[in-house]
Amino acid sequence: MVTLADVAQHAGVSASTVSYVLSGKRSISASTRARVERSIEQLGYHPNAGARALASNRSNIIALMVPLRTDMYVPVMMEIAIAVATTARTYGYDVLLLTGEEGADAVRRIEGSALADAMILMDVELHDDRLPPLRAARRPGVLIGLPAETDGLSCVDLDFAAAGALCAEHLAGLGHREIAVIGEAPGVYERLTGFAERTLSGLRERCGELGLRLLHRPCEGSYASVSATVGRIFDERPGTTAFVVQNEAATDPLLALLRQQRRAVPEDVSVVAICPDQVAVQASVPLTSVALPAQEMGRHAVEQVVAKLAGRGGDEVVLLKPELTVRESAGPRAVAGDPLP
Amino acid sequence: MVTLADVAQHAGVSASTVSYVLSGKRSISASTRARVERSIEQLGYHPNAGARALASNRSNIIALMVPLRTDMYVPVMMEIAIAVATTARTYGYDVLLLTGEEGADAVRRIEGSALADAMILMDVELHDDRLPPLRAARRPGVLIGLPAETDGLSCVDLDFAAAGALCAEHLAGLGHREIAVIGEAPGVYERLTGFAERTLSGLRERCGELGLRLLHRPCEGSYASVSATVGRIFDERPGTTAFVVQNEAATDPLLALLRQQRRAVPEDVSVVAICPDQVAVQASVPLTSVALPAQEMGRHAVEQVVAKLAGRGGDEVVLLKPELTVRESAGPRAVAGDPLP
DNA sequence: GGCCGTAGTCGAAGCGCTTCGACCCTTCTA
DNA sequence: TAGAAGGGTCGAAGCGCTTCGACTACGGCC
Repeated sequence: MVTLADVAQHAGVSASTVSYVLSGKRSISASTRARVERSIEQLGYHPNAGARALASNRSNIIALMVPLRTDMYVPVMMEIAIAVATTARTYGYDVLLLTGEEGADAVRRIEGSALADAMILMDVELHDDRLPPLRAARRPGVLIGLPAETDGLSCVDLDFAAAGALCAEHLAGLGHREIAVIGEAPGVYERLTGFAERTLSGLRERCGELGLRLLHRPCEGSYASVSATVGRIFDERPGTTAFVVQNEAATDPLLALLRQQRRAVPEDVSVVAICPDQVAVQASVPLTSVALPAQEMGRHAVEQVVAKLAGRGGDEVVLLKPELTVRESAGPRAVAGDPLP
Repeated sequence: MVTLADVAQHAGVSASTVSYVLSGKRSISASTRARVERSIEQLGYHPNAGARALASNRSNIIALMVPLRTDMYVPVMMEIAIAVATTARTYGYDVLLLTGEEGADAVRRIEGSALADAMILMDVELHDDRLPPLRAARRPGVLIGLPAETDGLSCVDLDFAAAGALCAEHLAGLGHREIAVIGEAPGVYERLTGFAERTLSGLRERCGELGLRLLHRPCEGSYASVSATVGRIFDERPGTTAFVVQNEAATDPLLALLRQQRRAVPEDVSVVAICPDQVAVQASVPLTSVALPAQEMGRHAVEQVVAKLAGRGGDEVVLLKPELTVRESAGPRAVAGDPLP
């Protein structure tokens, strides 16, 4: 393995000079710099990560904790993870993948061992037990999601309340008066992740303002359970003309069901989803949807981490503004006497 | 930060003794061990990762390279990644997440910087440009997937040829004589990942032996493209009574289409999928399927890596035996005069 | 012309750990 | 009962890097 000392000898300078060429922390003459860089190139030198971490007290690693379960919004998680890894690389950081399994212990372990310089936590619950050790840590932490108490922490998330409001507005604008929400699986609500509730409250509030009737039903992603849920909704509110879906897995079954029931989308029933764009585009009827900006969230999280590590900027809660893309699944409310298209 | 020396002082022993308690590389009296362990506990000591890596030349990190693209079998990738991370932890390793973006350079970087002790590569192509630097590296590497040349490398993958054969056998056993394969997107075949071709050759061979007619069509995952593909298949081979689907994204659109065309599954048409169990279970008709054993693959890969790092075992190609689970989407071929159930 | 400030370089002291050789003491064996 | 054989512990030498202080040389200033 080629070391700093080898490079120094090859270039005819001292080890510290090579180090300063690498870090740029002291000025180096152009000629020396060129010579050193040529030696690095020729010898194929890569700094030893362990030695560097030991000496500088910086590992250049960011830990990313992803949820263990693979039953929910997996593509979003994956997309965030990849965005985090990619963005981190552009700032010279690598990413350590932790699973939720270890929970708070993982936070303590990383902090204690100095394995990573900072942590990014996904799938944050309202009262997450990883937060106390994270607050106590001397390393910066950024959450993707929004806990009950955010002081001392940085957070990035979609503004789900605004997303809910946006759905309500769009449907109201199309003339709909009765809306049903097909929500996440009951387990999601029980785990108190918060985002589902925030969407709902945004929806409720704006529906109130606009005079819409709103019905909410949690729902598993399976075909059977979507079928049961939709059945109950139409029983209870036969006047329902629009659905808001916040459950990736439920979109396809819902469209299939409506088709089967001879309810045309969007002519008879409108559907608006809150889901990744990819899901919306691939659906059997391209979905008018509010995007889950996975990449943007990952990128933001890394940028906050990097800023904190550079001593810039403090704690910050960033709620990304939702954007609704009009596709084909939502249209004007059908009223009695409407001419067929 | 509490160090080894702090623990040593607290326990009244030398630093090396603490180190030996931790590593178990020399025998330590029960009383000393107990005293040291109590000190570690009380002080909340965690070994510094950088120092340990520097001194021992082992980082206890395994690098995992996942594909950058998020357009294909994402849940499988995620499941593998999580299985790798979880299994690695049980052996005391952490996982570094690399994206495919850096390609061969990432392999060289990890090797040069000693950031990780070993590498696991996913989404391996037949002639992958990461393989030469991996072969040249002094650290063990394990592939998830099967390249054209495997010498000097360990590989784990599903035996896709056997999976194909298994599908053919199952359908033949149910009396089907004409089978159509809905394959991966054309891009997958062009990228030469190999697994799609292996499935096909397994299918072809067994179909030949069993006297079945086989038709293969690549297909994008979108509803429109599945619709077009199925249309062409029935035009060309009206006698087709069974589908083999190797394309996660295509299963739901296919079932929806068949329903729309009034072809009942499994009464009129049988469907067998090669996909993760989760997809099979959640489909509108639970799919008889050959599972993609994501977890098992991840686990195996880590175990091979760990064995190699321990000096045990050499290069090995492990092809996991496929298993077919009977669910509801495949049944006996309908023949003229069949009584209705 | 002496003095200061600055750019450019070097040497040496660690960072916190592992590991080798050395040492002491007890126990077993001939 | 002497010597060998281990078990248990310690001290010290690194691992490859960063960083601090010190040193040289040079130009500008009064």
